[in-house]
Amino acid sequence: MLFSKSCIYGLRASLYLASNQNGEYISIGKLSDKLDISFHFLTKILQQLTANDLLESLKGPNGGVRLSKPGKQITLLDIVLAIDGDELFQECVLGLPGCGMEKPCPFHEIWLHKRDDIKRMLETRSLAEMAKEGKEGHLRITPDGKYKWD
Amino acid sequence: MLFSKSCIYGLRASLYLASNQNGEYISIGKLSDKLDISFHFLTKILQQLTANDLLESLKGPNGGVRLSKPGKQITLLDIVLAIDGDELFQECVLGLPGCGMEKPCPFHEIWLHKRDDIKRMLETRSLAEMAKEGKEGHLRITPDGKYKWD
DNA sequence: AATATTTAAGAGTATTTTGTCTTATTTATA
DNA sequence: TATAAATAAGACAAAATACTCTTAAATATT
Ligand code: SF4
Ligand code: SF4
Repeated sequence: MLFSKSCIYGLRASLYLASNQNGEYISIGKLSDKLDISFHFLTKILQQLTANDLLESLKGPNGGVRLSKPGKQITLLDIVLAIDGDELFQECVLGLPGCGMEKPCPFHEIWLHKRDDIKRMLETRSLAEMAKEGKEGHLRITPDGKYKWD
Repeated sequence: MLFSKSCIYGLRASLYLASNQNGEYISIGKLSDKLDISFHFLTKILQQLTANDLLESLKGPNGGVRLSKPGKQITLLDIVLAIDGDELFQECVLGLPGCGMEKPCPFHEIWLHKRDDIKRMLETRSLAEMAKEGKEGHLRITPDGKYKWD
């Protein structure tokens, strides 16, 4: 699996937030309900995003979470790094410790640009862009495809 | 992580076998020793490869495992599929069930060719080829780089 | 035939990841 | 100020992955 479950949930929730972006906070209860993700588990994940200044949260009535900046300024890579870290882009394929150019494994040559490709792909796509495409293309971010980008 | 630990171990062991390819069996004890992988764990993994007809095994003195066909005819993808299955190439990025073209998620468009790229990369590289490059380039397949392709 | 060497198989343990539950803490609103 | 609604935090539980150990089966060599 490319991304951890946590990361996937984080991405889906972020896309939701980006698509409903108009300043107000959205409760995690609503998010977990719409996206079919366990409430408490999602809470933890979003806390990581909040800790990384990608989200803002507010307690109390009408509280919830929202993007900390315009969705255009948050990339998919931001989310991935906040949750899964950069190991996918550092440790890479054979998982040998202390990897890099100095002491490469046989995969290095062929894997390196694929890896960087993926990184660039995540880096050049903003949440806003992805959400827009999702909305316009009626693409799904829930298992059952129930969520319709309201 | 792209590949499971099991898969990584399987790949490293396969590369070793391909590089020492001259018909005789190599004991798993030697493999586990050279590659710094737990003997019993490696045994299980290689059993999967044997079950998939990628390796042949022989019990008893001078027994061990060897490639079941010339290293040129076994691809990296063969090893990966035998151990990790095709979920990486089927379920893909957001892990939504029943994925594919019919009900795509927002990642589909951007991820699909990267995914296929990776698959093709694994499909077009044989163990023989990788081992040759590893040998000639003095690349490492052990954590400490101790193994020197003898 | 006996023995030693090796893989096969399967039970068992440890660690990591994933998910749940309970108890604070904060804040808007009446 | 009291209450209700929400996140924060952390303990706990379950499941998946990674790893270990023991016993059985096969085979080459003596
Ligand atoms: S040598 Fe390169 S390709 Fe191989 S594991 Fe290290 S960083 Fe990845
Ligand atoms: S819709 Fe496409 S990209 Fe998204 S999870 Fe399914 S197969 Fe992968």
